[in-house]
Amino acid sequence: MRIATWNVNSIKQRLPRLLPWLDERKPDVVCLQETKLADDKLAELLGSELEHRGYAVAAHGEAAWNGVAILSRVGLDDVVAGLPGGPGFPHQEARAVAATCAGVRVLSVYVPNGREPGSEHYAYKLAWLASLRELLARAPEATVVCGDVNIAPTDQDVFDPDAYVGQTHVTPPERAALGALVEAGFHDVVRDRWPHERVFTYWDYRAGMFHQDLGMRIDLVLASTAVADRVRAAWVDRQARKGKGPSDHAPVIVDLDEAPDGDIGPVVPPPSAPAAPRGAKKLPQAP
DNA sequence: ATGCCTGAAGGGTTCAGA
Repeated sequence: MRIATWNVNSIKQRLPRLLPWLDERKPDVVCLQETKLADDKLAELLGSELEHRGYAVAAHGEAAWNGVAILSRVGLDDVVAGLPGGPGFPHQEARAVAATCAGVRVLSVYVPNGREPGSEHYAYKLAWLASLRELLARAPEATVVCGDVNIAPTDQDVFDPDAYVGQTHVTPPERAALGALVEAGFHDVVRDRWPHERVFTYWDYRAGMFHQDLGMRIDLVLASTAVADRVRAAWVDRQARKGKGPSDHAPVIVDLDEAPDGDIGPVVPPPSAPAAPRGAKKLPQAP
């Protein structure tokens, strides 16, 4: 199963890139962020385009800002829009949607930006992450959180850490809030696969930042152990950031092995197989 | 010039993004 996540920065503007990308990469499940479109308008805009490609849609959007969605061609059940009981600003924004796809609980999230450390927007960001943490504590064993977390997990995930001192996305409280998700048993599968590589998912539109590869890694796939153990490939689709009319974010693509079949009993590794650290079991796979 | 692009709303400019 191929799962992808992409902050498209307006699904309306990105349609000429999104549809060919679906046809080329053929993801089974796609988590979208910053759709910037109300649900009825989204259905009107691309409902038939998705339907004829076999995708069901769980959209949770609003006009102008935010907006998330899950596209799936492997089932889309138990859809929940928003973070139940989560914080608002002051009203709840369209920043999360969840669905079960082929036995995996999938969340598409767009974490608040935070704007300025110490601001009310920043407090909202931290509260939102705490609410997500609470939700994940009750999540099914096979769960994956995909999306724009608006946090660079470490200085390795920023082109120049000095350029971001004192700014959002890198502050200790934000990183601690993200770390709490990891402590809850969720694995950053791209970093696990590429532990020492320069990997970014976002590049500012301005000043040729993408051309110079001056970016940040803020779009993550966080997989529960049951899902992380199935990861066969995890990479950033930089091609989608190139050319005419791109989003400022690139998609992240993760391929999973089939789920273990409970009917054939527990899967036991051969006695000769040493226990390898996660991410070291296979060679990295480039697109 | 921490607003060098881009998008949206609403109006002929402003706000937001990270």
